[in-house]
Amino acid sequence: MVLPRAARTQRRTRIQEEKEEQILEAALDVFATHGFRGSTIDQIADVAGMSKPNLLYYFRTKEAMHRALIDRVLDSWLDPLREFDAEGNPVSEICSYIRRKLEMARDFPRESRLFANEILQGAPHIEDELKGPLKALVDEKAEVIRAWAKAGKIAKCDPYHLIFAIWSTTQHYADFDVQVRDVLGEERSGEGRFEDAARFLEQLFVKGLEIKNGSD
Amino acid sequence: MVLPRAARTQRRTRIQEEKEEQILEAALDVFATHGFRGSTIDQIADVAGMSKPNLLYYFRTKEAMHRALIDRVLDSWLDPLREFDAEGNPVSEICSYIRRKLEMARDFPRESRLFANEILQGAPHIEDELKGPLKALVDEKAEVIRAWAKAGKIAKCDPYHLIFAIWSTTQHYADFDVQVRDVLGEERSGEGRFEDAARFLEQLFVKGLEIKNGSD
DNA sequence: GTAATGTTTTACCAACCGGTCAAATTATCA
DNA sequence: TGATAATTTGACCGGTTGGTAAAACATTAC
Repeated sequence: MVLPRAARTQRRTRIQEEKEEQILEAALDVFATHGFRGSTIDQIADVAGMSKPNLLYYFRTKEAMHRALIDRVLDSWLDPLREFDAEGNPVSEICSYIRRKLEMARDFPRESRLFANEILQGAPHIEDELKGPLKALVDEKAEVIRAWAKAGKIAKCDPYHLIFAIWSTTQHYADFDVQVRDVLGEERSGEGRFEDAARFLEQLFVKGLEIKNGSD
Repeated sequence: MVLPRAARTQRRTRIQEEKEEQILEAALDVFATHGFRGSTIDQIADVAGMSKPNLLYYFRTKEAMHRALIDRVLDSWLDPLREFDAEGNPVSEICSYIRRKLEMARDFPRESRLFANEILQGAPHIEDELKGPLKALVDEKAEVIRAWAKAGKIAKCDPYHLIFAIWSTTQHYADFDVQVRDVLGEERSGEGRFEDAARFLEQLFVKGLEIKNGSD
């Protein structure tokens, strides 16, 4: 029988898992660089080293490939925020959140750019995820931060904008990598820039959220 | 004689200025939303309210349109950084830089997204500008910040990463607008979010760069 | 007014796009 | 081994893409 992959309910063969893996890897490359509309199936097939019809045997449409990729990546992308622990020490929780986000920017820049492209272009394929699971998770963690502030453990601040600030400053090093390297110049474009960024951002956020003597 | 616009050296007619304006306005809309490769001439022509060949009479290629747009926008985009004044008070200079960048994110989100798209996709059309004028300007302002730190006016910090942090946190509200709105929820998605962001970011950066008693 | 120039449109093209089909090839397993 | 199912490919299709040619139309200069 000839059934396209998507129509089957169970994963069957070893070869299927391998090829799907191979395709999603290539798709990540292409979608992250050109966005959904700017990417072509031919291009992905080329990167994956297989023919276009073969690729379409495993994913029936370009949309299906993109969706599979989003589903797989979104979950792991939110892990650092999930680890944010209400019981921990506020300063070290925030520091390690920043560090984890920076590590992801360094080690998984394509995943970051995939989302950046998607959101930049109006999030046409993931708005449900943003309004649902993402918002829920942020709401939960924002409450944690608000409690910390109320308990006098950190300065009073808008927890949502704090989270936005951590997201933007860390993901910047993945999404705007070219610009960062160009501005730093060749001599400072080694991996050391992530160390420097970590040092700076920890200083900024720790001091920025500190309780000053006699205030707050 | 029939010469495409680009071949002429002088701007001639009133109609030319109007139409080029009209086209670039439409192109900004489309390129900012879909990136270069994801945009089509037909789409731009549609938004501009003219036929495709007519549009190609003023700009001979899609690339020419994009380039004209970049050239026009890049300059004004860097204005806030140029205003950064070495003679001014460090804290208020940084605050007003943040405020200006936030105002641009609010008032010119398409311009921000145009660059974000371009850089995300590897800056294939503007890398010269990044390595040249942009780097030069940042180098100059980084030196100003370094001098402030050395003079004990602000905390010691890496000036380049400080600038990156200001860029990313402010532009976030333009580039990731959909996400920001979705996470904040409907009731907080009014224009007030820019006020809240300004308050939070000023607090973060001012406190984060403060000189602590007895240190630095 | 009319001739020259500037502008717009219609019709078109070759290349590319997402996707289909049927046949060929390969893997699986009794 | 052979039958059956899974995988891969080349040829192809209708629609879209960036861009062109030439003629129709409008504007300006004299």
